[in-house]
Amino acid sequence: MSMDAVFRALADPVRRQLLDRLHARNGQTLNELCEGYDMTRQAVTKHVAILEQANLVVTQWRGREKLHFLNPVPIHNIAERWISKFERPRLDAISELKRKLEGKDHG
Amino acid sequence: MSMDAVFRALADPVRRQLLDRLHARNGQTLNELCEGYDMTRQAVTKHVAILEQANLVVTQWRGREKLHFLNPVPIHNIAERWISKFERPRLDAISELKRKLEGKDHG
DNA sequence: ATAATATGCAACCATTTGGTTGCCTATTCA
DNA sequence: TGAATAGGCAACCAAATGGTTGCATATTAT
Repeated sequence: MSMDAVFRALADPVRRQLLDRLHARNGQTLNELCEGYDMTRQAVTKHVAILEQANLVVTQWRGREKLHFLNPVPIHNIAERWISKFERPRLDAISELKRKLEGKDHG
Repeated sequence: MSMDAVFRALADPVRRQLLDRLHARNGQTLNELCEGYDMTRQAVTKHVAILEQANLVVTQWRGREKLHFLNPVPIHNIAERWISKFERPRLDAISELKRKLEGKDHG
């Protein structure tokens, strides 16, 4: 479960939107996921593959259809293991800048 | 404040580590940020520029030195506006899969 | 004044990325 | 059985990315 694969997967707006759409309605087929994009099915397949590699999407075959399911666990992981660290900053950037400027002015 | 710029900035491990290092010690110079990388200063400059464009890093000149400060606000924003949506999933992916499989098995 | 330091800027390069087209396979429908 | 549907796979392509080298500029130290 590489955090790097997850961040890279989330870097593209199309892929984030695919996750949005699965969040809105889980278990969609590839063709359903293709709807509304000005892009070939093959291009969407590539995006989905990157999401699968990051374990953000899990698939299940039903006959000739491939169903796609959102897996929110990797998102939860990066939120917990990386993003949360910056949620309570040790020092606010603006006040830090002020401190530095004051140090320059008055020091 | 484009969410896309932030996600793209976070996609690279070097840039995430730069944020880590600023989180550990704020206000470092470019040369300090270069330490420990097998990469030219100019390459690090490019990474920093991408972080600046995403407003994740704010800079301040002190003489010939450029000081870098972490700005956690964009991280907070994507956490709040995008990531949090997936933190309480409507349906757990595994149970969803089970439901689908049961539907298939039991008719 | 001169040298060293800290950084910027531009051109260039290889690899990755995001897309395409073309064709093949498997399942379902008539 | 044959056609339509859902999808996979590979080759190819342009643009973006992540890096380099070379040189210029401004500040600081001797």
